[in-house]
Amino acid sequence: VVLRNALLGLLAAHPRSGYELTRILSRSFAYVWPVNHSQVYPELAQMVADGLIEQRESGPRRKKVYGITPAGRHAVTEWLRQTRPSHDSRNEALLRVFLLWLVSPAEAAAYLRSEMEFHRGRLAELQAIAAETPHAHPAARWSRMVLEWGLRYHSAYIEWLEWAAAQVEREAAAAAS
Amino acid sequence: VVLRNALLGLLAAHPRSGYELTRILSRSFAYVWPVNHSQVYPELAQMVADGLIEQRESGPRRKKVYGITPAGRHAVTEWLRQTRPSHDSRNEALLRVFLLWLVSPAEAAAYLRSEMEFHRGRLAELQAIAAETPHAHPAARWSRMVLEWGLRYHSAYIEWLEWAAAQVEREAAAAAS
DNA sequence: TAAAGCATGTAATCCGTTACATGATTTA
DNA sequence: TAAATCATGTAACGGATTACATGCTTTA
Repeated sequence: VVLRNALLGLLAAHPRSGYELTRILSRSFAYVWPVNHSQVYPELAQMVADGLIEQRESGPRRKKVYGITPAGRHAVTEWLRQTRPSHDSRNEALLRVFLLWLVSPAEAAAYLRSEMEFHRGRLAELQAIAAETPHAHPAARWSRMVLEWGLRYHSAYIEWLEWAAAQVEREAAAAAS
Repeated sequence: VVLRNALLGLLAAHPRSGYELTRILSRSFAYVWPVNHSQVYPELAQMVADGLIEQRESGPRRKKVYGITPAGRHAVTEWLRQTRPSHDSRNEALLRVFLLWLVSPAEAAAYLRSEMEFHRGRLAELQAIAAETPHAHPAARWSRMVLEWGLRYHSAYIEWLEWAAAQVEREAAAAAS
């Protein structure tokens, strides 16, 4: 139901093909909701059957362009207005931190350092996107806000990892002497 | 495979029943990896079949206590050492922010405010846990670190929401005049 | 004795990932 | 003409959620 509404949201802005939708989802939405094309195509077919979208044109390479119907537009906005988001979240990297007592302090520190590398890389990616994005047009303001959260999130994560790694490394050094 | 290793990690500390494992997972691990008892029991059965754990005792109310085997201990530590965590994450609440251009600025601001309430509540829960937890024993140091991340995460999230809501509200006020 | 909590399971369904499969068009 | 990119699909599998189902033990 989340994928469905994400697609409706994109189509509410303007008509697109399944390929384009997949491409957009795996660019801007990738960090908040990863999607595969193998989910998108069947979902689009189902949404046509449900009257939420309709095929507008067909281009070369058997391309199909879909547009949102009034029923579809109603469905997304009602979803946004009448339902609350789930806050469930899975974070394997953090779950592993719970288990770090199973390995040596040196190995635990190495794990935290490798996580740090990951988040520094992500942060750099987001900074690059922020730098090249002229934030002006309507829907882009919200994208920009999500991007801003991404910058803050990874920065805070890196700080926390530095704090945690410093602690563990201090302890590892003490154990070695 | 994540659930499996989470269970092995808990059993590596000391033997427990499926019920206890479920209870622990839905307390401390709930924020990073939500689990249902309907997943735990079949997984335990499979792990016995795979020789990673074994039934140690049976108590009243047909309780079964499982302990980790050397093979099981080897499996968790190898998982920790030889594999890298997936960083995929789904955040429905954030995905909705991308779609907020579909509703009025007032409605968007209300959404951000309700998210703020949620995160303030979570933060308070975590602060309560932090206050009542004497952080001393071995595996607890890592739990404490995860908890510290939780505190930082929700604080940062609240600050971001305040920043975003202020922006939208300023705009809503301008549109109204 | 009723309610709350302990304790374990199965079944149906949904959602997501990975792999398989095909073919047209553009560009180097 | 080969490679890259556009473009759309299906199938198998695995993991997670929800609902169904049962029964014992302690406490109020």
